[in-house]
Amino acid sequence: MPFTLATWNINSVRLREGLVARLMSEEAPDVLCLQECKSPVEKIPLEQFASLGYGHIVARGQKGYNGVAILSRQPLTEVAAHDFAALGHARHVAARLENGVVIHNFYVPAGGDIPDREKNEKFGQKLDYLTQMRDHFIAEKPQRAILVGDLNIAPREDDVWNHKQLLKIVSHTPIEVDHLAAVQEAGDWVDVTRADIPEGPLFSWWSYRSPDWQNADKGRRLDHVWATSDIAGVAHSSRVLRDARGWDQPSDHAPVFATFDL
DNA sequence: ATGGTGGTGCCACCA
Repeated sequence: MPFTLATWNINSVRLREGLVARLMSEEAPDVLCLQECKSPVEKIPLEQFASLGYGHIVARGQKGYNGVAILSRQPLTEVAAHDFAALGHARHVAARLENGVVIHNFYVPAGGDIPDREKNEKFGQKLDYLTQMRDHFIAEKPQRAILVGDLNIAPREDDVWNHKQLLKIVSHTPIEVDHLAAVQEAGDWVDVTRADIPEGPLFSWWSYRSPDWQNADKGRRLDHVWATSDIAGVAHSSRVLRDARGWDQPSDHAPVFATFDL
């Protein structure tokens, strides 16, 4: 049975409950992974989502910051929720579908403004978070697994609007790209979005500070869909729902989709 | 420069 998955940094699930409902109604992914819910789990509007067919959830939350949730039309079993780098943040949760596929939902730390761990503690925490992700996937080799989320790194030249101009900007620095590549290698993860759409600019985030974001198009691809190599071959129909960035009171991220014939 | 949250009433912190 094919299933479609979407990942979306929602930037407050309570403020944007209506946008989540719209995505559920209009696009109807089987599984919807959210990041930056900015809400304790008990305050997520679950009844509204259940009424739209998303009766299953696993989540980690905290007041005001971070927060990740997996909403599903089919049953889920929570299998993990790691606090990499011991930040005390709700940045990861993982669940298993009935077909055995495990879905990891991540919100990787943004890392602050200065790409130097001596001058900016947050940048060090981001690198440490990625290192511990790598070590985890070395210790526990994932199989039949999908990893999605806001990884806060745009790894490729065509994942940003201007490669040269962003080389010293957090999210596109070589050291972050190297750390992300190490995570990918450790888990034998395939970048499903880029396997599907190999060439050309592809963005999932446009700053709120960018006026005329649509025409200026100064975006970055921060949101990712990966799969282990044993199932990556059955993925297809990847896309970014750019329209959602233009909805009323939008998130600064657009949802990213993929379908798996499993 | 824009926007969300939370604790107080505009400001700090985060992205």
